[in-house]
Amino acid sequence: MKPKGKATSFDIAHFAGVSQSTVSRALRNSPLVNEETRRRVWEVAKQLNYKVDKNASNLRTQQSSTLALLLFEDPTGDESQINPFFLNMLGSITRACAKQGYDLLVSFQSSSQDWRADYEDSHRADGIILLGYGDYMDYQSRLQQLLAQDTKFVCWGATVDGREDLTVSCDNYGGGKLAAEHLLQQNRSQYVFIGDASDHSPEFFARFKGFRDTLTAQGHSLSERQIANAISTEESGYHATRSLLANNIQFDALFAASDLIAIGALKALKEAGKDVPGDVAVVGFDNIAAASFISPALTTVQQNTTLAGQMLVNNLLNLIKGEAVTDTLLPPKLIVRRSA
Amino acid sequence: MKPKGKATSFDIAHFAGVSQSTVSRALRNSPLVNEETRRRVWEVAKQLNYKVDKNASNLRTQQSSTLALLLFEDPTGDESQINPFFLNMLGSITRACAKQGYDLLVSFQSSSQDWRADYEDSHRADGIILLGYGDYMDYQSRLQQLLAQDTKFVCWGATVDGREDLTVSCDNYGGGKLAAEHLLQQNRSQYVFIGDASDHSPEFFARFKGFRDTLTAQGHSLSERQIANAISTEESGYHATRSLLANNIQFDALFAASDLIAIGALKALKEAGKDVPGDVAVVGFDNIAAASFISPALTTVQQNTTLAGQMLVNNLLNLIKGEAVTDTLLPPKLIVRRSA
DNA sequence: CTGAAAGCGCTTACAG
DNA sequence: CTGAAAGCGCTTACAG
Repeated sequence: MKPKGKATSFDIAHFAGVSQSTVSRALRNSPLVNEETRRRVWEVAKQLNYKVDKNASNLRTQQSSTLALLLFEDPTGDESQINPFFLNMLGSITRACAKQGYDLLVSFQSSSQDWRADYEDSHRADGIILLGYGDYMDYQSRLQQLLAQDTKFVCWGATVDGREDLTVSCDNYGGGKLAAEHLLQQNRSQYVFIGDASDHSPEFFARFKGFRDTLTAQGHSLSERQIANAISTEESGYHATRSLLANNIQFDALFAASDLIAIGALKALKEAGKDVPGDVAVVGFDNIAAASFISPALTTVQQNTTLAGQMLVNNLLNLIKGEAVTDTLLPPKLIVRRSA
Repeated sequence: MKPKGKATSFDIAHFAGVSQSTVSRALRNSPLVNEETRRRVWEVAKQLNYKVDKNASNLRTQQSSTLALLLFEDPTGDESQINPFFLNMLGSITRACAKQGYDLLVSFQSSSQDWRADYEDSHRADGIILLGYGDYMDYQSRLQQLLAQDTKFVCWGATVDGREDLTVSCDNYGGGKLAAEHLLQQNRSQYVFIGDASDHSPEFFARFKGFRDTLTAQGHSLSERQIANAISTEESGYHATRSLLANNIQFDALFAASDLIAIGALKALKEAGKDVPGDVAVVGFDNIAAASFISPALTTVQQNTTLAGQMLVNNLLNLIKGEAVTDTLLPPKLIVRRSA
């Protein structure tokens, strides 16, 4: 018994001696079908290595059991360098999807070029997860459009006032606070921040604010000159730190908006002959794998990617089901290692 | 003009004043349709934000324009730690797919538990890419089954004799040779290899053979005692190196089958008070991001992931089209840094 | 160049 | 508990 090509439910029906409707019901374990019939159908299906045609069933049921992940890359461009933090997120999102019986379509967006948010329109996915740093201002309008089209989606990152989208994010403000408190405990006196302290990167901005507010509450100020701009790459962190040094800014405590930035800073400090943590204490953010490899091992604020991935897919699924969902804030955690 | 729910080709037809067949043709830019008609149809489609329903068109054409990626994880289990090398591959595969107009379904396989190779059976994907280390012996039989079912798939990794599947891999033997030659040039005299030198990990084995053959050709032997087993994790590399040290094996040159292993080795050597590269020269394999961050920066054999991703999807696509395809071997490249 | 019609393989009311 | 039938939204021979 071998039909040519892939077996269909009609083939199963034929060999099991029942109607095609019954095959469909049996395979979906409908309580309507007789136990014995069900067994026979499954038996035949297995022998023919039958699998339900997802295109047909999706078309019929008007849903896809698939989620799409749009990953925004840093605008750096280097093809093969993806921020390890997002790669981790990707791993946990995939797993969370699998656990819920959903498949995951993945797409990388190189900046604003090729906006691929039509997965839902074309019925390929029931909803979309947006992930990435990048300049929020840039794709703000795209989000508005998704909202207008009633596309189901959830964003990783910062909640932005006046935006109606659903977000899951780390408590970045609280994370900045954790970093400041740790540094304060060591009686450091001159602080610097490296990252983007503007609303182009709401996440970095929140980390900055938590850091600054905590410092000022303890009587430490943070002037313009003690803030160096950097995007989330090692290189950018390296250059920002060098310019701080070149400008003769004095500091014994450095908070980087991401681990990649911190790693670049470590390199610049080493080159300048500064001892870490002796001369300068350094704290990063993310807890990527490299943070524990580097020397000195990096003290950093960890984001729980496993939980983040789960919340992202669970919230999206609830949104799709029409249930009430609210923004989620995940607690950060300080990981103390050698650098501070 | 706003149909309730998502617009279908019938809605477009209605507003454009043509038949639904013409809409379908126009949207696919069939040369059969009049230029003016085509324009009008596109115009209406755009206004209604119409997107072809992929489930319907896939069902009709019997193909999905989707590829599936199965990522095998190392058997270590820690949820959030995925080998950065594969994550890079994932990035380049995604991009290669996008370039060809294909979507990518991603799935992680935690060891042999949940074998998810039915993407093609269920018409979700036209073909499958298999990626990962892991024990080849374990899923050998699965591959046979895929072959038997005539599933279209391509594997990353080593060609194994007697297997008929299509593979794309790095020239691991050549890479091992590169490592040996570099170490030989520095007149090192006592060599060790850390990794799995058995056919459970064909890739590691090939690296090992290239390394050993080159050494023996120059009169250096590599005895059993100079080979330490390790899977591809930092921890495993750390412990393997410690046991070498504990067993009083003398060596001034170490070749690790992967960067993760090498990073673990570096840690163990540092703890033992050995200077790298002074006392021991270390060479890794992969060139993951951490290799350049770590101190001393790691000399390693790079695999071209961008090219690898492209070859993987191109070969698979050709296989699907029924064209002749052969196994592909990618050239490795030695990246010299501080550690050797 | 265009339209009417068949059919891809399912799921699910509807009738028994 | 089971079957006959409609229909999801397309693509593409077939006829004009």
